[in-house]
Amino acid sequence: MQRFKVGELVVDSGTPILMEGSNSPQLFTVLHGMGLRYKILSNGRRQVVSLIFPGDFLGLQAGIMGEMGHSVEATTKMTLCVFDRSEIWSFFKERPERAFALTWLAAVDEHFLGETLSTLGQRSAIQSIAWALVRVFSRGQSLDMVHNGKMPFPFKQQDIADALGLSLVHTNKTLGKLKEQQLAHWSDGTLRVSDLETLAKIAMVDDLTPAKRPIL
Amino acid sequence: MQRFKVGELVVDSGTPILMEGSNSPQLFTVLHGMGLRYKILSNGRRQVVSLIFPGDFLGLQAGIMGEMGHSVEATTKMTLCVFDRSEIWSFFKERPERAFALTWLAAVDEHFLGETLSTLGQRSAIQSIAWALVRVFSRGQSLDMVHNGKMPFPFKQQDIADALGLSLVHTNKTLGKLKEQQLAHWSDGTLRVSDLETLAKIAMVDDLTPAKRPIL
DNA sequence: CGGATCATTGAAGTCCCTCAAGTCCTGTGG
DNA sequence: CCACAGGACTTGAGGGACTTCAATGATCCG
Repeated sequence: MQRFKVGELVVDSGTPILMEGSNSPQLFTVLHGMGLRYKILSNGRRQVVSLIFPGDFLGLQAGIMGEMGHSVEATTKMTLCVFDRSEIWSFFKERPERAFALTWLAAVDEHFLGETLSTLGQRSAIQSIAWALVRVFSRGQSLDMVHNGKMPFPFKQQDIADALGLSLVHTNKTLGKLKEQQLAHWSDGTLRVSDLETLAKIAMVDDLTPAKRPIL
Repeated sequence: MQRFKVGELVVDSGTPILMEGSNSPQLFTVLHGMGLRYKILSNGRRQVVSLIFPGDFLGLQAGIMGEMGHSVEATTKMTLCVFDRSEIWSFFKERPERAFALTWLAAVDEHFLGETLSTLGQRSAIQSIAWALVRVFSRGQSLDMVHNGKMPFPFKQQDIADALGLSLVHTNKTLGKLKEQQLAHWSDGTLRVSDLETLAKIAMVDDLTPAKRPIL
């Protein structure tokens, strides 16, 4: 991969990285930090498409289709590994195993988007929030970010509300219920899950084994 | 592509084609007919992930990740072009331009899933249904299925309800409103859109040009 | 200390859901 | 030929999950 690597980029929290509709000349993989993918509708409402963790690949749509379908923003300080979009094609020609890994990543993303879709369409508010926390915590575990049952979770309640299609108020009250029941505490940027089993049951998640992801 | 083609498959309406969690040895592209991608949650509710039109590729997740994230079912009689899953790898090694097209398809799917997510999360019922009809009609136009403002649309109201996370009853009443306003009529398996502009405005869709899709 | 941002809580309203019938159509069997 | 059953669509009524509006704390920072 070193051959295609252009350099590293460090951005502050709040920095826009990719814009919906743009054709970025650069693609990224996340080395450190967290972020958000989101879309803004013409009525001003925001849909958070996914949370971004280390290891995620950013800009596939621009790289392949020539146009991003969503925007990407840094939630914390992030460091990114930068690639040149124009190299993508030589990628496919000369490094088929890497091209395959790229497609794998796309397939994994698609898989999770399907899960998210099911959440927005079919789960109640408490089920949705439980699902989101289970998802985040599982991902955190596989990234070794969990220590003593806690992991960093630097998002705002508004972010989760926008991710789940709920209002901020209702998101807050529903988080309160999970806290009351001693299932999950989230405050000051850290998430503590006390009873992952029960949380997963509420969330209607049956498979807690994290999905395999290729490394670029 | 002929080299990789195993054969053609014709299935009746209602036939399951791929099952969630399975690792199908076969992949398909749709030559004729329509179908559904869907997931079933443990509480029995169904989320329709997308409608399937001719030209769609089925089984990418099984081909790449080894496991389908959703099921696929035929809504009409369908004829499918069948490929061997084990050929995917040689695909990447020997036909990089085809591998690229495959990844392109994955990226397009991901793009549309993001749109769908925004619909479930941020649009009201009438906006959602208008959005779905605009999407279907646009796709129909680019596939030359539209004649005299009409196109075949062989789904049930329950399918659309499950796709948008709405109840059947409310879906029915909302479709009624669009009919009242002379914007779209859907009955007996055919969809007639009288005023695509206005429908798109309700749906908050600003770009009516259909997305480019590669052909496999 | 004033301003900004985020979290929290109360109250009122509404969009959408569930429950429940009823219609229309098609196919099937007596 | 008619009775009946099943499936999809339609319509009405009532209730509830979630939204919006509004106000208050809490924390941080120039």
